[in-house]
Amino acid sequence: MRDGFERASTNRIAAAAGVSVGSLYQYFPGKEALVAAVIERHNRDLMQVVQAAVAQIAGASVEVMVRTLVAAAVAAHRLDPQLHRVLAEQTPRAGDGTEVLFFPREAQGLFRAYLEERRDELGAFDLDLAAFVCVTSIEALTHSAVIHRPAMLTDEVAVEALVGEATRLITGYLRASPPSAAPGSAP
Amino acid sequence: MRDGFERASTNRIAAAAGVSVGSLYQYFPGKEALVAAVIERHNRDLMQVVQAAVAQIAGASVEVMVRTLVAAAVAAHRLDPQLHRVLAEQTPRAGDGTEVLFFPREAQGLFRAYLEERRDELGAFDLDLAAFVCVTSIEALTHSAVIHRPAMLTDEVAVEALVGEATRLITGYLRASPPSAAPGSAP
DNA sequence: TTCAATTGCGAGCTATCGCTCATATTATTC
DNA sequence: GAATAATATGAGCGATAGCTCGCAATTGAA
Repeated sequence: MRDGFERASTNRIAAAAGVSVGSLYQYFPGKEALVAAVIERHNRDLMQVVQAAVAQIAGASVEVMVRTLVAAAVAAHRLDPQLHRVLAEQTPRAGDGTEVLFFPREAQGLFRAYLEERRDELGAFDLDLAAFVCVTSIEALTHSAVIHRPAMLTDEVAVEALVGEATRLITGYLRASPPSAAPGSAP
Repeated sequence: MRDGFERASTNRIAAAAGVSVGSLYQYFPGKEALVAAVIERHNRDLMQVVQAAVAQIAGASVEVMVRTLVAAAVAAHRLDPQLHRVLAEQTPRAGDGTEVLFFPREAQGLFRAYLEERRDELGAFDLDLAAFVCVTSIEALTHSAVIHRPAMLTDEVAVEALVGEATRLITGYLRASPPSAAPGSAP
């Protein structure tokens, strides 16, 4: 799978797993189910890292909380960068709106809950929109680092720089008041 | 192509284009070349929008400049959201480090050049890192809106809210001084 | 009008895909 | 050890992929 989706035929998967195609189809109804299992496992691994971080930030300041979450996002992406890349870039979607990586969607819920707790400390009005902005940015920065700048996550100094910048980006955004414009804008 | 990559066989492409498979292969050496042509055209369309925006921001303030670029990013993603989705999510990569969408990489260069001009107005030390953070965030917010929140780009009010938030995110980041940590951290 | 040259055509080739099923192997029960 | 159940195997099936090539249609020059 790590060699790309196109070269992952069921026969090759079976061979790589050390079993025969027949045995494979005794445990999985089809290729889609195989892929789904891989995705599910990866999503579980990612969320485990994030949830562990969330558990730590109960009473933390905004600064510490953001830094913890950014560090968690980096750690999550470092679990299996190659697999993450293939899943994010090459995995076919079902025709419907099914997502491959639920990570951002789930993380947004957790993040929104935190924002809710601290509503009055924060300038933002629309918590949904704020959660979307924060989680999307954090995910994108770490994801993009994994995909386009792998060296950034190998070198510990570079990792620290990235975490610092992302933290600065998000804390600044959360601390600042919303613009003068109309308050009602949530979807 | 807009129906997903998997269902885009050369025979179907030819039929959809109103020509025969044979004619198709007189103009393109193979399927890869076909895909490459589509990607190239899409990238050109995207960069055209971005470059038009860049041309406007020559003497603009940071606030105006960021807002212009964010609006341009949104406009670019609205050109052909469905195609953009398929290219970003489903298009197989060559084994090497080839990217499908060059948009972010190219935009980072343009953005970095602007930052260079205004170096002393800005707090950031590492311009490469700052350009990476800004462009990645802007691209992710608009991209994510296209993919996961299509309503956000249909409703003009929601678009304005998104542009406003993204602008606030980036301007805040660029204005703030870097943390106390070591200045040398560029990759 | 005739003859090349160019361009368009699509049935069909080979390769590979996801998947099945008759058979071989192993485990369990008595 | 014999009988039965459960699991593993991989040659091979139909479907479909990317692509070729002999031929038809069209164009342009003489």
